[in-house]
Amino acid sequence: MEKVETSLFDGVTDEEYARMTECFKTTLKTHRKGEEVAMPPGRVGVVHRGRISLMKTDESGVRTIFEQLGEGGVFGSMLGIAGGDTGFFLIAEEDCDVLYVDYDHIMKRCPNACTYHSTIVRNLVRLMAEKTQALSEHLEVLSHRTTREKLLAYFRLLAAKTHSQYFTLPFSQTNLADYLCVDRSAMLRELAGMHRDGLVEVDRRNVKLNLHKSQG
Amino acid sequence: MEKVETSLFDGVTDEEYARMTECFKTTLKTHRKGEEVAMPPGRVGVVHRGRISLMKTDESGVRTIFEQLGEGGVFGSMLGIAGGDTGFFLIAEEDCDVLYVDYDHIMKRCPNACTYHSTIVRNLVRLMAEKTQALSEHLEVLSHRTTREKLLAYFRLLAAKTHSQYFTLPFSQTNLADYLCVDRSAMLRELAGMHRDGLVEVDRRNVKLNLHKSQG
DNA sequence: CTTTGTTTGTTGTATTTGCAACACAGGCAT
DNA sequence: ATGCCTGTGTTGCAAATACAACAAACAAAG
Repeated sequence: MEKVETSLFDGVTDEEYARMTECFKTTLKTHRKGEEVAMPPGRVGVVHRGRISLMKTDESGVRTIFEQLGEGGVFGSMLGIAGGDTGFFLIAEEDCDVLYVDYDHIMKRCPNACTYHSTIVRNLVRLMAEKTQALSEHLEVLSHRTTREKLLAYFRLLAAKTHSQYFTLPFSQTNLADYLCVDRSAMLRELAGMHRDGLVEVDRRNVKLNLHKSQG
Repeated sequence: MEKVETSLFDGVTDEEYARMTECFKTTLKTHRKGEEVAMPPGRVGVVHRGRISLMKTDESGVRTIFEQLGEGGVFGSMLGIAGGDTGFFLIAEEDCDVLYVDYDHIMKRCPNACTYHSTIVRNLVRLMAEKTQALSEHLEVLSHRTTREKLLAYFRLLAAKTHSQYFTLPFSQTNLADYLCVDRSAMLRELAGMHRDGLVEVDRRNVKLNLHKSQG
């Protein structure tokens, strides 16, 4: 199999990668847009191409988007996202490829003390750190009490990441409401109010944030 | 220095640990209850004894508790919790000892390919996974729209962890409100309502959750 | 014991929110 | 074109919430 360019394998030579796939039982799976992505117990998934949403639907049908996994995004029950009975699931936002690796194969001491093995583990720490960052950012957004503050916090985050007051939302407005954990109509009402106050201009997924007015 | 019993050093022999401290520049610091715990850039902190709260105060003085770090809890800017200008800080909830280790020393390839080195990195993956879990749980709680649902979600979590409908809150009610990101008085009002409905009984930090009524 | 500061508990009110219901535009396949 | 589905917008209203202000219980320190 050809070497997969994922940050999990940064610093691993092609030759090492070839030997690794034998020992690691890696699997590469393709998922169509809209399909549910499997979360096999005991395995670590790495997004190789596309985008995946980690979400949950509660008893009363309320949907929440917890995390968007871009390329390099990792998931798996062993990595802290409870899999199975907790109602979490993954949906492919676009066509995507996912690489699955056995968690134990990564974490157990390698009998032949291969150097690339520890490289993988170090890369995993880095990917986990990125995940932590994403979750912290989400928490920071949700920590605000009003819809307006949540919107501004999230918009400021996107503006900072793109170094611009113009940016594009990574999902639809409907999904944005699910990410902010607010009612969609309430969010739209608030967006209208923010537009009246000259804070933002929103057209579909395109946002212009007036930084000076929103005290950035 | 005597070996510190932290999960970061699980599987490391005393002898290895001795050699390690030389190469790793580990530092053990003690903090008094209520003190701010330093978050030095480029270092990883591990809670060895006590409890630490990771929190934030925004412009308007609203405090939010993001995470409670118990023994084994890790933090550091390299691990995804933005340090510095983002307003995050750590407060010792009790007297505590914190072990600091250079991130680079953990993550860089060891010149003398020591086996214990990779053990540390693997342990770090595990600790990061626990962090991810804690953050996900917090997100799950905050994802609920009403104060009552947030309280129930959090209480069910604690009940599940202690395998009992009786449990003790890890912080004061005031701090609980900051963790749930709701107004304290609104929370108390809701708690009174839940008590009227026979869902819970709360006395100081002691909670009894009536699982059957709260549809668990 | 007294003081000081924190935690717990209560209430009124203006504002915000969730909910439900509806209308309309755009994409997409038939 | 036609129907179907999803995303976008809007509004009324009952309910929940933030905010502010206050009182009492409790803990820690002098």
